[in-house]
Amino acid sequence: MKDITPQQNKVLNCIKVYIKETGFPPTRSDICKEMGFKSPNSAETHLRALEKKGFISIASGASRGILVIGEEKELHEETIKADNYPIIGLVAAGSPTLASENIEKQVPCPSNFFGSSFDYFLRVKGLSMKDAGIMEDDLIAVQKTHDVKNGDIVVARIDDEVTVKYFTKPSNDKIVLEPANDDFSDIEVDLRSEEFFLEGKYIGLIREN
Amino acid sequence: MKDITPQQNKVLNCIKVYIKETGFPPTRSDICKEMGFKSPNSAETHLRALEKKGFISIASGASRGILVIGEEKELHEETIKADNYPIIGLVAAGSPTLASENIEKQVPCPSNFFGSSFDYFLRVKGLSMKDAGIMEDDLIAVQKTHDVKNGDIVVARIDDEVTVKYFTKPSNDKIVLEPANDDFSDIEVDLRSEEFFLEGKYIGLIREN
DNA sequence: TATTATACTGTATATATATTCAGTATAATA
DNA sequence: TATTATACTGAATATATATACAGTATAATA
Repeated sequence: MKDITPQQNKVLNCIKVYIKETGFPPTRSDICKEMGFKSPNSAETHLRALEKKGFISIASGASRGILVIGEEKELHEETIKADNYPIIGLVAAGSPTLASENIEKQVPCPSNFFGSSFDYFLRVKGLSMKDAGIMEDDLIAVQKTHDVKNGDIVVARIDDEVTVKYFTKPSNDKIVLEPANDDFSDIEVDLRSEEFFLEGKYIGLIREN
Repeated sequence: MKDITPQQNKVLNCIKVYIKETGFPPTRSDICKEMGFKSPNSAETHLRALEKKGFISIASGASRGILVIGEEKELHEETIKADNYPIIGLVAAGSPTLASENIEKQVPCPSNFFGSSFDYFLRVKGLSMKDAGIMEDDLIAVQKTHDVKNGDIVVARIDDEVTVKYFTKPSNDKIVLEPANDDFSDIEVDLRSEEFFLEGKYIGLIREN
């Protein structure tokens, strides 16, 4: 790719802007309007120069047949698809997990960042999962699901309290939530008498500092 | 946005494909070729229907003046700028950290993901920083810098061995690297006699499962 | 010094393209 | 039942557009 002249760069930029604004490439005439040229041939010669230098390709005969080459890929940067995921902060007792009052902020993150898909980040309170490497203020990626296996780390709600623990279901009407910290004790839930809601499954973790 | 008919959907899709492949929208005639129509008016009526239903807008008079509305932005999805960061896996003795032999793979990640900028991910070996919540196989984001303070977690190289530890510099010619695990001992480096290289500073952490 | 690249104006034209008009036919809706 | 939407063919046309040709001028290169 040879050197571009300042004027050619202006034309190239004007093409990019035109495409961004309208969704399709400009005609020679459009370029003249944007650049202030009075002859369509001014645009034509610039286009041919840009084609020769490899910045664009021109589809012969086609109107607006300008294709900008290597668009956007400066160095190693690229654009990727990302979703905005909410960070659930302090989970107030009684309020639904994803209610807007609980959303600390939204962060963009590639949706396949942790292999499995996930639905939100939960900011961890306390050190009950310390030995699993989950520390206070960590963000854990949570997938909303009820499909959990023994040994999975889950986000569960018991009596309006949200907690992160290892999951085991030793019998049909009993669930045990085990912490990863000797200072805490197991939580045993009797499904016949206690309210239990499985918010989701731990998928991955981010620590910001 | 009203319901789209199967045939209109085909036409819309054919427009999207055409744009993706050529970089500019199709003419009525192009659509006919793609769809097998024998009259340009077949394309025209479909375009007008799609416009009426809000799927596209048509620039009057302009050739190829088709703009696909709401392209790609399903729900809350957006495209963001991201860099590809290398994951440094097994760091072979004697080889420079960022040599290609050590790069496990490249992963896209927003460059401001951890607040501070960083340069690569290092896959953690061993459990010497367990109590700091850094577990085996975690990815730590590392910023290449020599500007570290006492108490920072750093990536250092001593005699061709790479290690992650708490950093303290009690005197001018002495550095102490402290693990976060009682099973490991402090590493004391005498700068007068031992080789010490500071690879960088711990910025953040990602755990993939 | 001749040549080539850059940077334009101005005119001309073949053709690429949007767009209208005239039909045919089917299915859904009022 | 009349109307509207869908789904086409076929022909006609104004104009949008690419593109060639004829010039002018300056700066860089061989």
